[in-house]
Order: sequence, then structure tokens, then C-alpha cells
Amino acid sequence: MLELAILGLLQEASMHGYELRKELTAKLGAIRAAISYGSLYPTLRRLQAAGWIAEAAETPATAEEVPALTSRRGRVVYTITAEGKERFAQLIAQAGPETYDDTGFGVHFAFFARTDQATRLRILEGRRRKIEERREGLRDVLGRAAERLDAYTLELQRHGLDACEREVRWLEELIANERSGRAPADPRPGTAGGRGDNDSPPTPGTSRKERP
Amino acid sequence: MLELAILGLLQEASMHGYELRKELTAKLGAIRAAISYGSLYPTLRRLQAAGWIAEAAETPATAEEVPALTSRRGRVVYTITAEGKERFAQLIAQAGPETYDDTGFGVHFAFFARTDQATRLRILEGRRRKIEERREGLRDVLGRAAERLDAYTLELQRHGLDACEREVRWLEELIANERSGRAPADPRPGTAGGRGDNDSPPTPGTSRKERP
DNA sequence: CGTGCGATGTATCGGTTCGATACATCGCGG
DNA sequence: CCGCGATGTATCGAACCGATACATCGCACG
Repeated sequence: MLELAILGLLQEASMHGYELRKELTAKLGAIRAAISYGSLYPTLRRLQAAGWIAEAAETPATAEEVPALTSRRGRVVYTITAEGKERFAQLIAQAGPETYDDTGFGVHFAFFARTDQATRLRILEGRRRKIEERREGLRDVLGRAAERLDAYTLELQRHGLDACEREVRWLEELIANERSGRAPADPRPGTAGGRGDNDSPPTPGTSRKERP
Repeated sequence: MLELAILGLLQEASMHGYELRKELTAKLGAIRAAISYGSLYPTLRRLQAAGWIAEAAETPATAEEVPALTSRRGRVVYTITAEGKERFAQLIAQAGPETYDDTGFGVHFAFFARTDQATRLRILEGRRRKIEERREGLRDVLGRAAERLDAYTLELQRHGLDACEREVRWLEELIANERSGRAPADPRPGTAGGRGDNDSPPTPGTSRKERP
């Protein structure tokens, strides 16, 4: 999962670890708290070993100018390679079971702008199915096993059930939007380098929060 | 976290691993998918080594009766020890930072029936604070960094923000209930074996889901 | 009658991720 | 001048997951 997220971010711009973590937090803030360095750095090394990303020495412009003033351990900027882009495309398109858990779905969704419509649809539907299953499980417990559980546990289940129902509705909207909604084919060719990514995917919005 | 959950469940009844996993899934189904055996069994061994739980041979009633019919690797039933109960009380009362993340809060909440009111209040407020922080983070992104992000990412943030706001409201209700709410004692005695722990939490319910 | 399949049950292995910690630089305000 | 918070790289142990292996039981289906 982290691998996919890193590849995705580096496709938008080259970055060093610290920056990567910040962007990751911004992009996935709705899903997970904050990525740990204990995961980030080892993963970076793994990706580098696999040849999917490469180090780019930090602005060695006039490298001699400030040679070893403080023997500065310069920031290590990572850049995605051609193989890395292939790997990203492959990861983003193939959906395993882990694609539908909370984190996996979040990461995939965060890169929907770089995902083709068929895959988007497939993932949204898979996610919906998974949430529906969880929802049924909670309904079962609240129905059949209610008397076995204390009031607090029941309240927790109710809250969870509510969240499930809400997410299913959200997904329904997105799916409908995706199906009928003509995907204006996000102009993004998915290329790295240029930047200038003012994406405009099929405005997934339109889902509003009605206050009763 | 798993440690706390196991200790809590075994306090209600002695169980073997498989059963423990099922109960865990039922009790925490709203929080997390399902605990893996790769976590469960090692943890059980750890707890046993620490002296907090003990093996109880499966119904050796008439042990000779069916000696080694199939050399059955009998189910291993675990029972909580006195030290284990102390450990549970200690874990449930002390709230570290991990108490307020999704899983940690869920586990603590699931055992609120065995938690004193002051601690319940402390945990609910800590959780609220944490969610409020996450909410502010999301608002920031949606406000200041909106143009940097594509429509899908923004939609994800909106959905997350909505969930945060909803959870804060839920927590507010629970807190108010906890503060003023006198405990009408949910009828469930929930006792295991002898134990006379008919806890009576202040029926956290009363929080209703109004359908617009 | 058997045979296969799903539920029950215990267990391990490799790999990912977390949380804490360490250490160094930079810029800013007191 | 000094401390302190932001920036930045890095590692270690422990927790946890997902896949897998293996064995028993009961029952439905041919």
C-alpha cells in the first residue's frame, strides 16, 4: 500500500522523505493518521533496490561552491523511474482483496484521477460489497446477539452500522456518477515531469450533506 | 490492544482460541475487520508466559473414558488468573496516546461496562479532542490546499470530514449522557461464572438516529 | 455408502507497519 | 548567546496481518 502511494506521489513530483510524508498525510489524511518513518524509509530503500525510484542528488548546482562546509547530509530527493511508472500503472489497475479494506481503498481512491474509468467502477463496487458485508454482520449482531452484549458495546455497533450505511450511500452516489456521468476523461495523460495537473475528473462531488 | 481485549473477554468467560476470535469479531466488528491468528496465538502465549492467563485442559471429565481415540489435540481453553484481572484493571484505567486512535478507543469503549465513570469520561473527551484535531486538519486541507488537489482526493477529504463531524457529535452525546446521565443500569448482568460483577453503566443509548 | 466440503480448531512464517528514539541543521525570538 | 521548533534522515523492537498447513467433525449430495 505504501509502495503504491509513494509511486503515485513521486509521479506528480520528485521529493525527499520528509516532504513525501507531508504530502502523504495531506492526501490520505481522511484515511489514516500519518505514515511512520519506520515504514517510509525502509520502503523507499526497497523501491530503490527494485529500480522503481532513484536518488537524485539535491541540487548539486555549483557542487564545488559549498563543498563540505558542514559535511551536510543533504536531503535525498527521490525520482520515479520509467519502470516505476509501469509498476504504478500495474498496481493501480489490479485489484486484490486488500484493495477494498479501509487503507487500500483510500489509497486507490486518492489516485483515481490517474485511474481509468472501468477500474474506478470495479473498485467502487468492490468496496461497496465489502462494506455491505460488514453492515450485514453488524445487523446480525444487533439483531440476534443483542441480549448477550452490554449497552456500550451495542452503542458501538449502532454507531458502526450507521457509518456503514452512510458509506454505502456515498459509494452509490459515486458509482452512479461514474456510470452515467460522462468521464470528461481527465485531461491528465498521467505523465510525470511537466506538472500542471489541474485535473478535472467527472466531478465526483454533487454528494451533499443534508442536515435534517 | 489485543492483550486488553483478550483479558477483557476472558474475564467474561473462559474460552479457547477460535472462540476468542469469534467473540472478538462480534464485539469489535464495528471497529476492525477480524483479528488474525498470526496475532492471536502469539499473544495468548505471551499472556500465558506473563502469568495473566492459564491453560485449562478441556473437560478432562472421565479423562480415561476416551483416552486417545484419535490422539485428539484437544482445544486449549484459556482462563484468566487473578494477576490477569489486576492487569486488565490497570490497562483499562490508564490511558496512553494509543487509547485514542481508532482501534484503541474501540477496544476501551467495548469494555466501558467494566470501566469506572471517571475513566469513561476521560477517554471520551480524549477521543473527542483527537477527532477534532483530525477534523481541523481536513478543514485546513479543504480550505488552503484545495486547488492543489484533484476532485477525487477532495471528495475523499469531504467524506472524511463528514465522518469526523458526525463522530464528534456522537461523542458529545455520550459525554453529556455520561455526565448528567444517572446510570439506569442496563439489565444485563453479564457475569461470568461466580463473579458478582453486575455492572450498571448509564445506558449510553438514547442517542438516536433520525432519518431525515 | 462414500466422499467431498464447510465449520471448527491450533499453529507458524514472512513481511509490513508502528512507535519510540537518536541525531543533525536551520532560522527565529528572547 | 541560547533555546526551541521545524526540517531532515535513519534504525530498532514489537505488533499485527495474510497466507498457509494440518487435523477433526458432521452432514448433504450423489
